[in-house]
Amino acid sequence: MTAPVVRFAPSPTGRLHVGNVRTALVNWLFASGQGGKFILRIDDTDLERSTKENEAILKEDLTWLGLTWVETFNQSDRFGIYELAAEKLRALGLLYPAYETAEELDVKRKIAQSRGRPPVYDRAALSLTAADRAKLEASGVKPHWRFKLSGERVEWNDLVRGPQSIDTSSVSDPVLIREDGSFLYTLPSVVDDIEAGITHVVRGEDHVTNSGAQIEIFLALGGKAPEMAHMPLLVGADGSALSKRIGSLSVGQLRDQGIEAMAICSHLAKLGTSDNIEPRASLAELAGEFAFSKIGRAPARFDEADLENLNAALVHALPFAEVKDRLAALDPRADNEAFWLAVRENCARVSSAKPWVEVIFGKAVPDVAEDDREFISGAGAHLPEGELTAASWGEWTNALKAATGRKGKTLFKPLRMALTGMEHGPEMAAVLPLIGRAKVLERLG
RNA sequence: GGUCCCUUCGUCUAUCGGUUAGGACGUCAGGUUUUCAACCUGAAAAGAGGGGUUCGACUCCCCUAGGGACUGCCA
Repeated sequence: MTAPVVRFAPSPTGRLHVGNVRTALVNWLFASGQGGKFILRIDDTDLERSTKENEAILKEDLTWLGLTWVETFNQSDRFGIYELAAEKLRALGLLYPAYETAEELDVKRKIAQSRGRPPVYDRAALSLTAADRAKLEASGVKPHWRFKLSGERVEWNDLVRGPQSIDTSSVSDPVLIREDGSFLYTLPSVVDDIEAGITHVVRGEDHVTNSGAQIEIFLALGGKAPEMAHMPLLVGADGSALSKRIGSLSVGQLRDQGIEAMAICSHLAKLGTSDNIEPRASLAELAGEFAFSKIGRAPARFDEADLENLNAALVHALPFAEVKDRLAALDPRADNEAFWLAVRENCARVSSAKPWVEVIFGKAVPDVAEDDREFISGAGAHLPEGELTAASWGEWTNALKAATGRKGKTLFKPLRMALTGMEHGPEMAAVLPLIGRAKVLERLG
């Protein structure tokens, strides 16, 4: 197989949410695993709703996730090229003007539905004569332009869903150009796919029906339809639809909550596939494991709680080098490998390390129960000589055990409380050297 | 309403007519750890319902129910 060329084509009309991310991720993993190319196409043909701010955030989010692209462009820069394609379709007799208003079309649809008929455009505009059109246009009515579907059954072999067919007679001729002359996404998408040499269109199954018309447009423009893969959509934890526009979780929100990029990618790459949902350290690993054949056909539930768990598991194993900068930003004293290794397994997210900085390096408030006062104040005398090491805790507690007869909880708990002011926390064996001899003695009073 | 897709433990799934229906996450229990976390071991936990076909059905067919997508001058 030649190296695939894929694209992720978001509209900058809002923030990237988990559904989008999954589509982007799958494209990226597929391309990466096959040594292919991942193109970022900004589908901003809808000038009303698209903004540069959203575009910038979108790129930031993708970059943060590691889903980098080798090429990017905006559809809004290419209207002239789409116009050429439209001309070609007109010349072929496949693009015709229609003059109904949105309201009229709406009424037509409702009537069709109430009669139990599919709400397919009746092609009334096709029977207009040149004189009719001239008259309409003279009275100031501007046409929108529809692509004339063949009415045949369009077939393709979907990489996820298997053999598919769309009966184009059951679908309305798609509007390609609005009344105001602007393009809907359909034609630009096909034009760009042809020009960029897209080999695989990988997207959500909400586009399945569109594929029928798009394949016909590919063919009409002299292109070859790419391979297609339509993935089932994600649904919420309760099984309800995770709308592509509302309510769904944005990357920004997850990021602010301390979810790691690789937690998001691991979870979304495995959810709904036959692979176990487990954290992976890199996109490369995920790419190596990716296969369309592993993707199921039923909608998968996206549960944020599962993501949190996966994130915690990932954080517990994060090497220091990967969190160094973030720890430093949390607190300069946290920029310390031994510290991270000591506390990471108590952290569900990297930022959870912060409170331990004060506990270990700062002014922890010793909390000593009345009954333990004497024991604690005498404990310092048994502290091993010299610099404290990982072995010191064991030596120290053994010495205390021998000297005081205390053992188990009554031995360890007061010490932990005195040294950290906390009942729970990381291994004392690792914490003790971090606190350091001077502070240990100080805290013991 | 129409078209298309889907339905196995709570969740993601394996099973390509014959299995004690397997794994992972989660849950619970035990172990370990001074404690929590982490870690180790173990347990509970599933074929939506109803009809067929077959010696035999989770697996094939039909119906019902439930879920999803589309049915836009959104993408």
